[in-house]
Order: sequence, then structure tokens, then C-alpha cells
Amino acid sequence: MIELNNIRENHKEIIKRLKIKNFDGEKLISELIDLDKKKREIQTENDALLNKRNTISKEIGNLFKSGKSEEANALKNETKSLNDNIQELKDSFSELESKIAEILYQIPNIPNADVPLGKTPEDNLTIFENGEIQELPENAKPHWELAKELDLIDFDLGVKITGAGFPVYKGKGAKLQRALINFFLDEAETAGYNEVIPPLLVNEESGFGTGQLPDKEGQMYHATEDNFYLIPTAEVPVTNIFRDVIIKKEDFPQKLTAYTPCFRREAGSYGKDVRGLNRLHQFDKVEIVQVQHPKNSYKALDEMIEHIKNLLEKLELPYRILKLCGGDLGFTAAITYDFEVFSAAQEKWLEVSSVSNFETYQANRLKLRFKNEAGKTELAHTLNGSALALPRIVAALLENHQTENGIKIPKALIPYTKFDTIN
RNA sequence: GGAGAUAUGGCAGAGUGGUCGAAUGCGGUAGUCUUGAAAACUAUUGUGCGGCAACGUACCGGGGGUUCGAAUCCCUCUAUCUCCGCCA
Repeated sequence: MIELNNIRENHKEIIKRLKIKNFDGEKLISELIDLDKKKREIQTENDALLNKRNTISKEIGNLFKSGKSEEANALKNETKSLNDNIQELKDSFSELESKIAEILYQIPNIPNADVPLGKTPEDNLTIFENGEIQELPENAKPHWELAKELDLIDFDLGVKITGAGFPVYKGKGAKLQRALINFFLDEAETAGYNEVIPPLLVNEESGFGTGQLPDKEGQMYHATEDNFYLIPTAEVPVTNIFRDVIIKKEDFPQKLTAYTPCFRREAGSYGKDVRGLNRLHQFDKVEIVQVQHPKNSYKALDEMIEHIKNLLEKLELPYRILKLCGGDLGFTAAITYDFEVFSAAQEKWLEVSSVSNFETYQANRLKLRFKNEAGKTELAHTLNGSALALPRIVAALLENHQTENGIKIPKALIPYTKFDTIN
């Protein structure tokens, strides 16, 4: 969430910037400033009372020690009314505090000044395009047909075992998954990321830390018995490694990568868009996460973009990079770049990666800080990106690399699949 | 799942009602000494909130209670450890 200090000092600028996200923060923020002012007044008042009580208590102690119990008992009465007062102030203080928190949770991250204006995905800015969009043979098929014919993925079997959106990968289809995961992890390691294997279920606190909670619990599966959530992305457990951490500045940057399955409920979308691998409830993803000194976070973002470009080029897929417009930007992101690959047989672009800088928004929730040059604690910046999400990559690989003799595996991937064709 | 024990600063570890934000040791930082380093010595060294600051205030696993006053007493939750059971 946004830092209260920042809102106190720059509320006009913040309201203006939030408009890029099509978020009207005027009312909430003025309410916030009001509550904050009241809260500080109460604290000052209460601190003075507490000070008084502490002083008196000490005196009582001393009096008892020197045997003057009558005087001590007289003082006791004095603290009675003080305590009533203190309790009252304490109550209104915590009430104000929770009201403030509640409002802060409702305000999205401030978009970077560089974020383009716009309301819908159509307004996203294509900033880069690479790779030939190849001519496919006349009888080119979409991936769900290819997957069925080649017996790579069994969607119906998944329906039987669990439900729609939980496919079963078989034979070379399963091996292709494993190959991609290993390929992505190796590439991330080469780029300096340390691999971790985090839990796939997280507690409530972790959900708050990265911004899935409150309000967005609908996207997550919830194990109510133990109040755990199935992770929608490795971002959640991996970023929460740094919850409540003060890192040494020489430990910057922190670069982690993790392969995990991801679970998304994603209710409410039907039809062609969710066909085959386009949208699943369970899918595999390799995530990259960075914790950075604020000075370097945008450099790190560029580096992450380069990393993902490299992956797509090695997979020989035509892709483009979009800079998300304000309206399409996520709640917690300051800026986001989406990577899309072209699905030849479906004749559309599929999102395969999303790279974001959250600046201090998550760090503030996580209390992820470092000591700056002046010795003060300061919030770090967090970033993450998919590198990459598997299903749509698989879809694009099948569709784009289909030939009359089967599916051709890109050269970079053959050492991992140990086969060069699927037929 | 059953029984018992424990939870204190970066770490180890004292502290069982007031003078405790907390002894001591290790570690960190700065300095003295040294050509330099080590050793030794000296000082300093948690976090949040309010305040320009002085300073005030809160925090001893979390929450609640008793008390004029709680790290210390009571209740409760959670985590860890040991033993038993079960299991991969």
C-alpha cells in the first residue's frame, strides 16, 4: 500500500497520478488525511497521559519503598481517572488506525508517470515486436486439436479427475512440460537468479503481503479448514520470504526464481478464450523475483525484460511487448509490461508473461526495508515477472512449429526434451 | 492425535511485580595503538509511532485480563523442542 507519509505530503500529485489508473481517489484521500490528523492528535494527547501515569506509578513505588504507604494510596486514586481517559483514547486510536488501514487497502499503487493513458487492453502500447509471423500450411490446427491427435494433453481426463481447467499431460506432452521448466530455470540461473522451492499454500498474512488479500480472495482457492490459500503465482510465497525483513544494503539485489504450479479460480469467462490451454485453473510457471534498492529498480526491470525476450527468441516464437495502459494495470503495480506470443492457428496474441515493478507498494505491506546511507530504514522495491508461464507457450509452440511431419522442437529446447519432433 | 517443556535484542543467554528497552558474552560499527593487520582497549550498536528538536510513547511469540504499575502474575491462541502414536 501507499505510504501514509507520502499521501500526507503529496496528496495532490497522488490523486492526479491515480487518474492514470482511472481511479478517483479524491474522496478517500481527503478522508484519509482527516483521519490521520485526528490519529496524531490523539496519540500526542495519549502519550502525555501515559507519561503522567508512568511518573505517578514510579512515585508510588518509591513511596511504598520508603514506607509512606498512606501517601502512596492517595496517589493511586489519582491514576483512576487517568486510566479511564487513557482507555478511551486508546480505543479511538485503534479505531482510527483500522479505518486508515482499511482505506489504504482500497487505494491502488501509484502508476509510474510513464504509464500510458487508457481504459481497455486496446489502449496498451506495443513497444516492441520481434519474429516472423509464419505462414502455416492450409490445414493448420489449433493446439487443442494437435494435443488430442498427438495424445499430448487430455482435457477430458482432467475433467473426470477434477474438473475443467485441470488438464492431464501425457507422454511427450508431459516431457515437454518438464523440459520447459528446466530450460526456464537454467536460463534464470544463468541470469543470476537463485532457485527456491516455496510452499504452494500460504497463510493469510502472506496473501496480504503481496496484495491478493483483502478483496481479491476470489481469485484464489481457499483451504478453509486451515485457512490456507493455494498460490495463484509463485510471487506470493517468494516475495513473502522478505516479509518483515531489513536487508543489508550490500545484500542488494536479491534475485530469486521458482518453479511452481499456480492455481486460479478465474470465475466468469467462457467460450473461445478459455479453449484448450488458453486459461486453466492449474498451470505451471517459472517466476523471477527481485528485491532492489529503489535507485536500481528500473534498471532491474529492463534487465528482466531482456531476460524474457531472450527466452522467447530461443523458443523461436514471434512476440511483442506491450506497455500496459492505466486502465489495464494491476492494482499493486506501478508499471507493467506484458509479453504476448502470436498463436498462428488461433490468429491471436496470447499473454505469456507479465513483468512489473511494484516500487514500494508491496514492500510497505511486507515491511521489507533496508538501511540507507543515513542509517535510516527505507522501503525497498520489489519486482517480478513470469519467465515463463507454460500453457500458452506450449500452445504457441504446437501451433507455430507444426509441419507436415509433426511438431518441430526449437533447437534450444532439444537438449531438454531429448527429442526434436513430436509426431 | 496424546503427554510434557519452552518462546527475551543479529546470535547466545540473564532477568519472576516498580530503579528493565532490558545484565553479560559473541557479533556489527567507529576510534586508540600499529608501517599495515591481528590482538588489546574505548565508545557505540533493536523497531514503530508522535515531535523541527529536546524528548515522549509503545513493543520481551500473538491476543486479552489482573494491578497505581507487567518481560515478570492469570487466561487464550500460535510456533518450536522432547517422548509416544501414525506416516512418505
